[in-house]
Amino acid sequence: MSVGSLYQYFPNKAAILFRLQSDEWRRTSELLRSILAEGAKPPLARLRALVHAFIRSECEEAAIRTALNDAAPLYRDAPEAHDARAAGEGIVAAFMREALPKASDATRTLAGELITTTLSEVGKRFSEMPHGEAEIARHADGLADMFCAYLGELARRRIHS
Amino acid sequence: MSVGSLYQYFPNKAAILFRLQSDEWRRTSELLRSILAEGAKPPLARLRALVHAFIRSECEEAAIRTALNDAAPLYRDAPEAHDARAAGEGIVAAFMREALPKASDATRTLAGELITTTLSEVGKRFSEMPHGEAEIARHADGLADMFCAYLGELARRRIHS
DNA sequence: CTGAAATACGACTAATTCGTCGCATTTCCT
DNA sequence: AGGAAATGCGACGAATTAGTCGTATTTCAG
Repeated sequence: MSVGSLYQYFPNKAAILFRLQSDEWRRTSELLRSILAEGAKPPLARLRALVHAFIRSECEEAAIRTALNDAAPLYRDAPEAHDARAAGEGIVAAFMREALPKASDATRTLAGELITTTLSEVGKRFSEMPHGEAEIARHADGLADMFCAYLGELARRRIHS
Repeated sequence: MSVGSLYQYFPNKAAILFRLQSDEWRRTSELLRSILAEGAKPPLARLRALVHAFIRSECEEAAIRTALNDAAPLYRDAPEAHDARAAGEGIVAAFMREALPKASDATRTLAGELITTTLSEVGKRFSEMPHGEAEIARHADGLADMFCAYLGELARRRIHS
């Protein structure tokens, strides 16, 4: 792919990189949806599966992921970037209703946001520094433990109070 | 401060930015130490205080924090950057021994790493997008809840098994 | 006070990066 | 096959950014 050809389809560098990032986000959304929507398994098992899948995918494409993260300042303020996030949030919200059926909306929203941002931000860090297969699994398990403990706590808190 | 003067003390731009980042890290370490070492309060209360203080400080200096984060690629591979991290880990390790006295070393290390990276990565995100005072507090509380639930779970797991 | 050493300065150049433009190659229709 | 439209190309110029260097200012010892 040559410079000239690229600029035939995109107005500038930011647009090129944003497009790549967009594609990544879309693929990630698919992953989220496909794992969280497996109705059969209990919610926390699905969440655990999700964490593993997400972290693994971040690590597999570490190079491109890191490059895109480094380029983030270029399109941080673009409105499209904001819209793209919203899509992912919808999926998580649906999952949260299942995982915390008795919690208030506010609680669910907060928990959803925290888990989402934690996962995505910590994921970035994983793509930045290379890890072995085993270490990835350990950390993913740890993260999943943390999320599950949190959701468990929230569920209990509602019931007991 | 002029360009020429700056380059009298630093070999290049990366060194300048890394120095600024270093100073931030040092200040953050102080914060960590001062809060986690308050022996009087129970561990989880200190952790909660820490989360609030950290998130708040990230948000207060949002502009410089964001700029430094954007510059991170410049010194990501520098060995000094790696060393700087190690300092913070020591403090956390000491705290973890207190919070999870009966856990194995491996468990403590993993939990410590997870909490540290979660806090710092999620903190970055907070500095990137401006928030109101109230929202900051809500999210910090949520994060602290998550950490406490996790540590509680780990403590329980050890005892019951 | 004097002059030498140290530090501050910012216009300038070197280096890098972004994006353009004219020509080359492919596609596809008659 | 002929040729017109679409797409591919990468050397080049424009724009930006990093770093230098000669001069100006400050510091300080004698």
